Amino acid sequence: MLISEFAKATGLPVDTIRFYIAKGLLKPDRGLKGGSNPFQLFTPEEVTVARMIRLQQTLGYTLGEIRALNDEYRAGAHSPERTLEVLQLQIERLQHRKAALDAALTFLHGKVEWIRSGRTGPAPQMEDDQR
Amino acid sequence: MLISEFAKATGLPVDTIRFYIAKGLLKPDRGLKGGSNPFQLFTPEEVTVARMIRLQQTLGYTLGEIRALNDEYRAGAHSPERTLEVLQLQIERLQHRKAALDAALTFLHGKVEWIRSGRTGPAPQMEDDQR
DNA sequence: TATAAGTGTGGAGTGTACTCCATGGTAAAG
DNA sequence: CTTTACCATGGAGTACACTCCACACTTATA
Repeated sequence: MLISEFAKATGLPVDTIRFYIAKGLLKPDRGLKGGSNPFQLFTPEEVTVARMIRLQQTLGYTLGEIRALNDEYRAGAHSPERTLEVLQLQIERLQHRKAALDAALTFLHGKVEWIRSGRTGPAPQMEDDQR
Repeated sequence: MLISEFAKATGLPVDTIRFYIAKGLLKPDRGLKGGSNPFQLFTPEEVTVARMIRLQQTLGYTLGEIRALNDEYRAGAHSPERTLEVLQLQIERLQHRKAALDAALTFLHGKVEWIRSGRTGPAPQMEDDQR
């Protein structure tokens, strides 16, 4: 698909997509159309890659870190062991993130309870999650 | 406590704390010491506020949005209803975030399974979470 | 009382992630 | 063949969140 269709599929602005390509996060093929500056062609797999990038961003990774991770992932694409390792790493980070989120939810629920019960006792504190 | 102790308690650099104060995210009192530029004094409650700020940041909020939320929270500090409303809002956003995280985890686990079973069938795709 | 350490203020500089624009080439529709 | 839409490239500009001074003043220490 062409860049505008890719933009629709991912919800990303065309400029952002080009920015990601410049940063090495996406590597579309070049088609036959476009003459001297051939048009870039995107696969449906790259749509998933793009969504993964957005997710990783929400996890606090910089585009540089995401690129490194994804490059490593691609490099080991033919080694199931390595691929699984990278996936496992991602999963662990997500779970760590989820734990922090749960801690925050516990804190907020605790605070709600504390207020409902007339603010008796000390206000709930939040633990340091030293991300 | 003084700013350097607050820095230790929160793990934030002194410069960042001052930056947050300038942005209106933290509002320490002024003590008697310090002459013309009185020293700022922080309470243990503000340590929790600072941790909450960091958490909100990891959820993708800008400092401006965090400030707005916290200001509203403080504004309704004497109205339990409003306070509970704001807390409820925070809780909902966190839960929404958690749902997106769970979707990503499902995707990753699915991918692990897909690889383990010899990449039979189509590769798992990730849904759009339109955050 | 000298001196080191801590504090406040103002402003400049940095890295990240876009976002916008001008220019020029290519493609599809009528 | 012209008009309209789409594409690529390069570079400038922007918003955000710090981060790093320089300077002046205050406090604690020897």
